[in-house]
Amino acid sequence: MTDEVRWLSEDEQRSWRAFLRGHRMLAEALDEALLVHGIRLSEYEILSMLSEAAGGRLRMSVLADMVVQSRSRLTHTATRLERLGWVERHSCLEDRRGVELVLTDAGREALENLSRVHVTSVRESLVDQMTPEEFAVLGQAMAKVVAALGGGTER
Amino acid sequence: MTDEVRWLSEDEQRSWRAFLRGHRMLAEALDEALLVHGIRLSEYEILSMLSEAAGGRLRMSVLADMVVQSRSRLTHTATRLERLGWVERHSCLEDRRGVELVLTDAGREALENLSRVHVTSVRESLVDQMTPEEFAVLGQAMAKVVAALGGGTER
DNA sequence: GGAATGTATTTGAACTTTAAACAGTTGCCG
DNA sequence: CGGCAACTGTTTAAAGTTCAAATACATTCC
Repeated sequence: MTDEVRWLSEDEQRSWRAFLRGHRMLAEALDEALLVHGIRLSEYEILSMLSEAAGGRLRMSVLADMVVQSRSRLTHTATRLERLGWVERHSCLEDRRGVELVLTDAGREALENLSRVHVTSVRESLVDQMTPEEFAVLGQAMAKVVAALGGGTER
Repeated sequence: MTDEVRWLSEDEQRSWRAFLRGHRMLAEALDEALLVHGIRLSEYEILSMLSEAAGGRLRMSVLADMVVQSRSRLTHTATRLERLGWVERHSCLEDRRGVELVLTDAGREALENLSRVHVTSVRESLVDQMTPEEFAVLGQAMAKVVAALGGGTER
């Protein structure tokens, strides 16, 4: 009753480790690039999602799902961004339980600069380190992971 | 002086997002699987590296580099693992600044079970979601990232 | 209509991570 | 030797994250 485990082959192990290690280093690099400008990747993502949403606004829970953060975490982070003046909370009129987070003009302006910094580091650290084909495969493979782990709006 | 940014193409953007999102979800899934057993991935990695090292022991700074964690973080985490009785600190005789972290018998035993749990979830959530070819490309691509970001012992 | 149940967000305490400062050690160079 | 720069690991305090409970509104079903 104790066995049945399918261990990883040598190659699989090597790939898995590279993935883990690579992601950690990448996350570090991306955070560092943004941190100079007073923000970190997880916060940047929030602003970025808001900027692409209609009206620059999204409901807390929808946003939480998009960036794969717990609702509680988003609450705290939103408070921080609010203090920076980049975001505002508006309670929904339709569903009065809900709260919408809205990107302010200042937030949009900040984002414009941040996105330059961010894209540049994503390129340098990730995209430009591999062939376009490799990057495409990587994206396609990870999309499968997303789908498998409940890519929808579940949590 | 403000332009010069090479934005991501539609496809690149899609891949990048899948990567981010996929990794987050994966990390969540892996943590969850281990958390049932009272530990998280970042701690598991430490035990795992120790178990593979000669004598089940490694110096703090070497280990910190291997798992891509700050020294400070490792210090705290090691204290936690020490309290669980899975690890012990021994100061090096050669270099008296140094400290070696040693896997205890209890730690090795715990690891045996944990590794089953872990491998199973890595397979389910990642490896088995894609073709072997895709996984190989992913590993190879991420290895390049590691190399680019200073795969050595730098930090 | 109102009790029971469900959903959305917040709160606050416990815990983890980060950043900066510290204390001991080593090693080199004059 | 003497001192200074560089290194290792720990400490501390602040910042961020998690977890569980609280709050507030919505919905359902008698």
